[in-house]
Amino acid sequence: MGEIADPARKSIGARRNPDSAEAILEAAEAVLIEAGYAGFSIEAVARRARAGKPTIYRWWPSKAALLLEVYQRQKRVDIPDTGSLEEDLVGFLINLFTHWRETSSGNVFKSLIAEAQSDETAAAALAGYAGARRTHTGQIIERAKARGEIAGEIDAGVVADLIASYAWRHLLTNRLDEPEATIRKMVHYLLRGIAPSGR
Amino acid sequence: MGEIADPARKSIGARRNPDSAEAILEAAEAVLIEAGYAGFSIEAVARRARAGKPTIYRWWPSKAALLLEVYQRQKRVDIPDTGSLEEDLVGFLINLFTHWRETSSGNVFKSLIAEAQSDETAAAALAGYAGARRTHTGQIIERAKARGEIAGEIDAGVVADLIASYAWRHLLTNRLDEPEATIRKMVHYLLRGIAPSGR
DNA sequence: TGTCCATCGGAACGAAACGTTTCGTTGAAT
DNA sequence: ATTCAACGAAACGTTTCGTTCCGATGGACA
Repeated sequence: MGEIADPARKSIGARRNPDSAEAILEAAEAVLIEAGYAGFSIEAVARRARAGKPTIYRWWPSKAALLLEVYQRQKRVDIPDTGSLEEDLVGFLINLFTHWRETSSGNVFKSLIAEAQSDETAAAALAGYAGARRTHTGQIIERAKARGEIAGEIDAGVVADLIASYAWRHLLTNRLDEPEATIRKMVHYLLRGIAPSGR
Repeated sequence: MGEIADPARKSIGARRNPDSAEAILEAAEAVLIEAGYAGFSIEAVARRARAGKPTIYRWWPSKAALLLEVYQRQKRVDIPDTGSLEEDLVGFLINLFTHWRETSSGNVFKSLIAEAQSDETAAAALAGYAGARRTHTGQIIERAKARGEIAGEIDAGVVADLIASYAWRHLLTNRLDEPEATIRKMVHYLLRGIAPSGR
């Protein structure tokens, strides 16, 4: 199946990377959407982008690097600010689950987590990204602390870790369609505790 | 590198599977320990077990099936029963993290989760296993409910899900060495809530 | 204007693992 | 003694990997 050079192609042979990188990133996302992580290979991305494999390897040293950049290009999830910690947390999780479900972000992030279990560089990249993300979740918590909705001695990092854990597991076990009532239960338990007489 | 049949081998050619399955399962675990999930291939397991690939494929239809059986053979984690929900949960998580850290179980389970992201049968197997496991965590919660340590209307499933989420994320992000104080914080927040005046 | 030269897409490479098929051997069941 | 299922070994064709060539392209610089 020898491909003949397309005479109508945009720009080749320039000194730097023009925008073929864009085509590669878009192709990577498209492959992930259509074939999932199982079908995500460098070869498939190159075919889809009509790019050469060496071009991909020149810019992204590993599959993990490509996955990470695809994920970082995604639109961010809105962080609600309703004035109520419970509403903020429930809203954030619903926004996040919806975003993960309705865009390719969920598939991309799942793939990145899976890749991190067998690729050291992916694990490192994911750890760095998770740190930044936790700061975002931490915003909700810090705001609530400023409003006095959270006891002062609470460790925001632990709370953010718990919220992120809940989100990760639902992503990894394909339970992004959890009803709002269940999410609200979880948030409510975290806010008020599960022990009796918890106000 | 043609291997000559070992004249001292145990038993071949029987009507059913004798105990070569045992050798394969042990080899699979050894490969996972020594090479990790990245180096875990059917070929590597077959070499290590001095078994033929068809023998493996005859019994385990997929890599996921082999992983799952290796994990199910592992020793179970002790479920504490101290009479205190907080101590039970903290003890369970410490036992689980220690078990995951000091045996191959952690690596095996991580690999299974990763495999489930690209293999449908692995996802199904993992879902079934997670259901059974949640019942175990649920034991702690149900006992506490019987003692009156938990309000009657609390959804034990949601609580168990949250605990499991925390464990999964720490496994997947290589944070099984979390200090007991941090784990205790998390459990305490869940029991008493993070809102002020939570008794 | 003309010569570099980095980058491009494409083709091919060897290595590895995939899942399958074939083969001769083994030993329990009949 | 014969049958027969499972065995280990070897080879198959396929796929993906990451790398190395190649001719073509077009901006940079003299």
